[in-house]
Amino acid sequence: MATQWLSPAEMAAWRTYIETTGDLMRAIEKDLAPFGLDRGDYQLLAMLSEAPDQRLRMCDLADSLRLTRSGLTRRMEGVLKKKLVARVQSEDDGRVAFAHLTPKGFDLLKTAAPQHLDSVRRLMIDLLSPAEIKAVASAFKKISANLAEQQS
Amino acid sequence: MATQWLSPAEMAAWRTYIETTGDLMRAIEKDLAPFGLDRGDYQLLAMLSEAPDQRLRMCDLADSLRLTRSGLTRRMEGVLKKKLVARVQSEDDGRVAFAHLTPKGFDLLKTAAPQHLDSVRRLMIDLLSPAEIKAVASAFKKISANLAEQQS
DNA sequence: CCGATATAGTTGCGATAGCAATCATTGTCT
DNA sequence: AGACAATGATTGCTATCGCAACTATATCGG
Repeated sequence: MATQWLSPAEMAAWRTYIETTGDLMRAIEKDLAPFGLDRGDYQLLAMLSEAPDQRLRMCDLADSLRLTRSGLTRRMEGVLKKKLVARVQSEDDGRVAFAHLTPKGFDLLKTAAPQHLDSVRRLMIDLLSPAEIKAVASAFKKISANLAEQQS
Repeated sequence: MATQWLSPAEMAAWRTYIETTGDLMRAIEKDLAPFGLDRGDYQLLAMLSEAPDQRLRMCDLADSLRLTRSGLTRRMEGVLKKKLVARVQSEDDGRVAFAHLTPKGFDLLKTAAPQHLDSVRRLMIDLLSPAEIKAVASAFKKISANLAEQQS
């Protein structure tokens, strides 16, 4: 098997990337904990806050959060219990349920978001040069585009 | 609250990075599945294969895999059952157990590694320019160094 | 209009992994 | 030497999430 090995530079990029990502996620999650949110909850709220009418169909929300339908059903249990999100049945289509951001959820997000963005700055963005930021963005955009095309 | 917002370029880097990383990990995991391994198993075997005598103390292995001790105990159950790794009690220190790569584990790793590296190439490395690779490596090295220093 | 199919969502089950508690062993301090 | 702390590893419990199976609604072809 004539496999291409990875050069030292390539290996360094790969290893540092995967090893650091887990640590970074954990650190960011820790900063969100004081608000009673984990990363999944935050992303769910953020996604809804940007949607028209601050609501999304369950399946669209699942896709954008990279969750399966069942995964989202379970994650919703938490934010529903905390009254951050409400479940609204569609009148047009009996199968469809919407997740709708409540005022309470919106307020919490408004409180948490600046802190969260500050974490992102402090732990990542502010450490990087503009060139590095641009390179990271373009690199992952390429990776993402490739993945999207693969599975079609 | 005079929070620094993220510029569009910064936001793009952050969003693309977190959104893509999950997809990329899933894709790589899928390529590993034919060998009966998941990403955690592979990393465990890879870590052992690089260790002197192909063995490591449980706690050192846990640290390098970014697992808690209990997490590693559970993960070991799988590879122990498959006889890819053996548990060896230390004679010097009664508290210590070593995880030791078996010949069978080493063989499997030798088979899986080229495929895995090929996945990494195909899904990430080969899509990037040398400059992007260098930037990704240096960016995550900075992030990692910062995290390490924070928690001390 | 009706059967077949597709779509939306939930539920049972299993796997992973963290936290806190626990136990055993080793090291330290007096 | 003996009490106490530190270290290494495991276990009970809990939470998350994917897969497959299931229910309910909608849509399409005849």
